[in-house]
Amino acid sequence: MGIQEIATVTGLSKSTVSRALRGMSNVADTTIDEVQRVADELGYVPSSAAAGLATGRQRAVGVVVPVIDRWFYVKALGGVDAELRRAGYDLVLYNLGGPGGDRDRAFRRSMLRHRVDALVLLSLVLDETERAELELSQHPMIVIGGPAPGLRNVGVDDGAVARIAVDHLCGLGHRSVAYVGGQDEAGMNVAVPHLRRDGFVDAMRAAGHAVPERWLLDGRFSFAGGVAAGTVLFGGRGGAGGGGAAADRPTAVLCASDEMALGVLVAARRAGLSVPQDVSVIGIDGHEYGATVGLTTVAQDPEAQGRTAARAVLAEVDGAAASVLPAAPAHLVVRETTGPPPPGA
Amino acid sequence: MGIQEIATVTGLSKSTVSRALRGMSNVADTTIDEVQRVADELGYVPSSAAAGLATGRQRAVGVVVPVIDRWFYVKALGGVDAELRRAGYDLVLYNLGGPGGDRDRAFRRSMLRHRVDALVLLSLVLDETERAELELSQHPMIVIGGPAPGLRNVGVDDGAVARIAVDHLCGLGHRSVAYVGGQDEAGMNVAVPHLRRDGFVDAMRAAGHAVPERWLLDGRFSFAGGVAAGTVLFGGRGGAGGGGAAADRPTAVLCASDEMALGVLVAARRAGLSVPQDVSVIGIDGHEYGATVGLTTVAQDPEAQGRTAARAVLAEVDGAAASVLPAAPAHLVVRETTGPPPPGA
DNA sequence: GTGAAAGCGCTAACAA
DNA sequence: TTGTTAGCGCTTTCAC
Repeated sequence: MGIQEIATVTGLSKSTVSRALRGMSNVADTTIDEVQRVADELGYVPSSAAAGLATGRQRAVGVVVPVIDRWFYVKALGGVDAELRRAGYDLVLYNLGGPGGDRDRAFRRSMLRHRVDALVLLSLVLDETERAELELSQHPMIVIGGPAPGLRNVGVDDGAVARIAVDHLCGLGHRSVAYVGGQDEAGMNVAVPHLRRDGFVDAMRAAGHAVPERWLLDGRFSFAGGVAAGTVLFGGRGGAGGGGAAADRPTAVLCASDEMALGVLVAARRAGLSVPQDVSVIGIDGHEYGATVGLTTVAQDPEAQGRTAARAVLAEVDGAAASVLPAAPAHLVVRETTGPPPPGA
Repeated sequence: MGIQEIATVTGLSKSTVSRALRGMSNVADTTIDEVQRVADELGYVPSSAAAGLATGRQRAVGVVVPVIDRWFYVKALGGVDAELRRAGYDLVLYNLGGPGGDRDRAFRRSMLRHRVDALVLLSLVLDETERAELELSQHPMIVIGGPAPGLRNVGVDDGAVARIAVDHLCGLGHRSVAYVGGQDEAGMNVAVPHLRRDGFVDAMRAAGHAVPERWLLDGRFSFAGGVAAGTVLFGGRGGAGGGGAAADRPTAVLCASDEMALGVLVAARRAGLSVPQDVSVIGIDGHEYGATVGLTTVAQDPEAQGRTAARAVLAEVDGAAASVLPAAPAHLVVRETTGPPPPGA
């Protein structure tokens, strides 16, 4: 069931069949039809391995993720996939499997095996060796998420994103705001948490508000981490007055991800606090869950970023020069978890 | 930078180099070392396309998902991936892209192109043509999730799962329980919702409790859908007494997924109801979010199911016979959202 | 323990 | 418009 069978059945040569199958211009229409018909009858299925060997193009791109089960990665992956599908490319997924994963083997054993024509790295921090190996592989490459030294990237301006959130909060009158961020141990680009944190601190300072060290919390970029951070901030299950002395409580909390913000919301409720009457909460991302619980957020569109990235590497595969991409858009979505600070504060 | 270069540099033949690289037994240890050294120096990277062509094995398996951004699929995908990585296989992802996706093209154009040695289908319903084409492709195949006619599958016993939940509720004294399920328009196997629903209705009937039609709600297997269903059940934002006449309210709600249960919880809170004092809520899945908000659930382990499925097809690729797999385990996790019905009910 | 040669299924000059 | 001839980079008999 190769191209040869079709050739013998139709009495044509392999080359003509090959051309016909790909609908190339210089083949008689009648021939194309005939070949198609026979191919269908025989249930012919082309072999991408053979085609790849012959052309040097695999018509596949690799997507490397630190872990899969994170909102951002899933969404971005979806975007990359959509664009690849449009272009008729396959997507091979390289999951580093978190800190426990055997990155090294993954790198050499798979990604570099010429199985793909290009690589999309999801918010990855590479070490020297990895960078060198990838560099050497000559693949078009791009990263989605935080900036990576020496690589093209698509993503939001994380500092600006934090600033947007701070401006919204300060515009409402807040002066005491806490920040829940922290490093995602699962392998998120280390740059992103820092950029957002710095953006927050700088914007607060610019607004004339100091941020005490104890209000910079670690939420590990997860829902559970958000609950934990919120509990530290507000105290545990409290009575009517809410946990902790109100005086030592921020009037607002900026979370570096919506998942953490959702967690902080739960902690606030458990502590008996009303949102936004007692405390305002704002996240970053644009997670669907946030929409239904009324979470104010600075939304970005990871799916669009994925599409952009895919389009960029695909263009590069086709010989286009690697141009620098503009920052991805992010915008404030005001919902119900932010409001003016309580009168007394 | 092929195998040939190494051959000329070492003065060996291509065949010996090939054997050495794969650590085959009948090669001198010194030769293996030498070849390895030179290969490293040259930065040699094998071509899986060429190896695949020669052997007929691609060392890759395809995973077909209806959509990616669903908890179950992401988790299962992670499990499949982990196992493949262990075995040194690559994973190529075929995303059908929901109802809008061009399934047909995806099928012929990609999955059948001999790029993979086996296929793992995530909770997919195939039509006749698709089944026939896949059948014809001779690939080992398995589905994760609901049963699919004529295909091996791994997954929980959905009827039993519903029964476990009902037993828990009835054991607590509930007699009026509602069900939130419905079809996931995004392409979940149609069988699963039905099996769970039937399991629920049957178990309730067996316990001697009728289930009024209006308490069988559609939550579309999503968080937002859960909120909507819960709102129908409990009414909108209510005063102290909660929405709707207490008499016309179920004392418990079984949700066919944790995501929907989370939504129902939000709706209950909005309606001013206390959980589990006014109403009990139980989900199905074992979603992480549920753990941190204290959701009682019947937990399954999609990641383990993914691993099992991967192991099964890999074995089949290696010539093992396709044995039937036992149902995946699921167990009740009692947390804080279920309790006895309110005294008056 | 190693080498020579054939070929996996396709594409790509170059001719005709 | 079609056919011929070489490979793409590897694996694999079969000899030695």
